[in-house]
Amino acid sequence: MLEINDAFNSDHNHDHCVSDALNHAKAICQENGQRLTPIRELVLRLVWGSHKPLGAYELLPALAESGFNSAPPTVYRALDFLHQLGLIHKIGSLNAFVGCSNPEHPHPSAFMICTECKTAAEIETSELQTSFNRVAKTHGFKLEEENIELLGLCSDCRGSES
Amino acid sequence: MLEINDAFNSDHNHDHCVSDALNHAKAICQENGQRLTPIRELVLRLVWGSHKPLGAYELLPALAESGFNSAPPTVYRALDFLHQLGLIHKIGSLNAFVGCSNPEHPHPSAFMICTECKTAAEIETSELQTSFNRVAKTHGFKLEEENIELLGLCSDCRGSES
DNA sequence: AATGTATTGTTATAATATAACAATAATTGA
DNA sequence: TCAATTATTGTTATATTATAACAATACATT
Repeated sequence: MLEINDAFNSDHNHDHCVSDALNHAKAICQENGQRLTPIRELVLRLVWGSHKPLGAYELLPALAESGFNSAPPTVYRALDFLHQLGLIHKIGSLNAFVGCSNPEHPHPSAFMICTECKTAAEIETSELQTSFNRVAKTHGFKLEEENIELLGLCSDCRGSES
Repeated sequence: MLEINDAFNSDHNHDHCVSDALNHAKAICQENGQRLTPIRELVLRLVWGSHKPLGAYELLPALAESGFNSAPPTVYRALDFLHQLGLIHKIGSLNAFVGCSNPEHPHPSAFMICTECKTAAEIETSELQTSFNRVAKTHGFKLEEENIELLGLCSDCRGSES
């Protein structure tokens, strides 16, 4: 079975994505006795500004607009914090971060990333997990983390292919 | 069905890996009318020095030892060249490169990477491909490239876990 | 309020990667 | 062969991504 968030559907109500993400974040911080400080919340909002993975240095000007004249370490700390709580994911091949669409329980993530419009859609696939687990088990490998990135063209961008 | 190279088996004859890789490289360059220049060959040898992914800047001192006093662009060019011919893979989450164990035909790659001993073992899994292709097809996604990285502990390093 | 802890500020620098142009080597065609 | 072309490498500078180290501030607990 396979689920996908609606990142590739440009008609989706994105405000809903953001408010969902914030509610999750607050709940998860509460559970873990962590503080969602103003900077952390803002970074989360900014990362959730779209479904396009955002680099740390793209966040700095946006933070500045909101009055936070932060330097790189501050951004990286906020990103690390959110990452550790499973609220965002890092896309290794892009050095960029994107919101996690279902952070209620920690989970391995997989993404389809459109090289044209840059949108990253998270796929939740227990089917893939089964395969990965079997592969790992076969080789006595203790699986701890996964970076699964499928790159290509989303259906919208295929349509406008030259 | 599943194949794996013997990167995790420390008893394997590694000279054989290297000579195989070089033979493949020569054949593939020939086929494509490309030149395996001294620097490119040396970079390939160095990347194949082990099954541990190597960063571009780790190659520079090794190149220097062989008399090539190269700067970063030269290394990156050689790496790009080898990558485009499918002779090496880039591990996105590590910013590092590792030899491709079966470059005869271009193929998506997947790796199990031991976070302890740093060894990366390539897995060739048509089973996973089937899953990825199905996922992509379901969403009208045109799959062009994959970064599949499974991180954890190999069986050797599990043994010596604290 | 006094203390300890967590968070953010600040400066400097490390690590990774590429742009732009010059120099050289290889290849091709007359 | 030799000039013209193309491919490769050299070289310098700089862009991009990320972290170390320590100071200052805010928060939490007593």
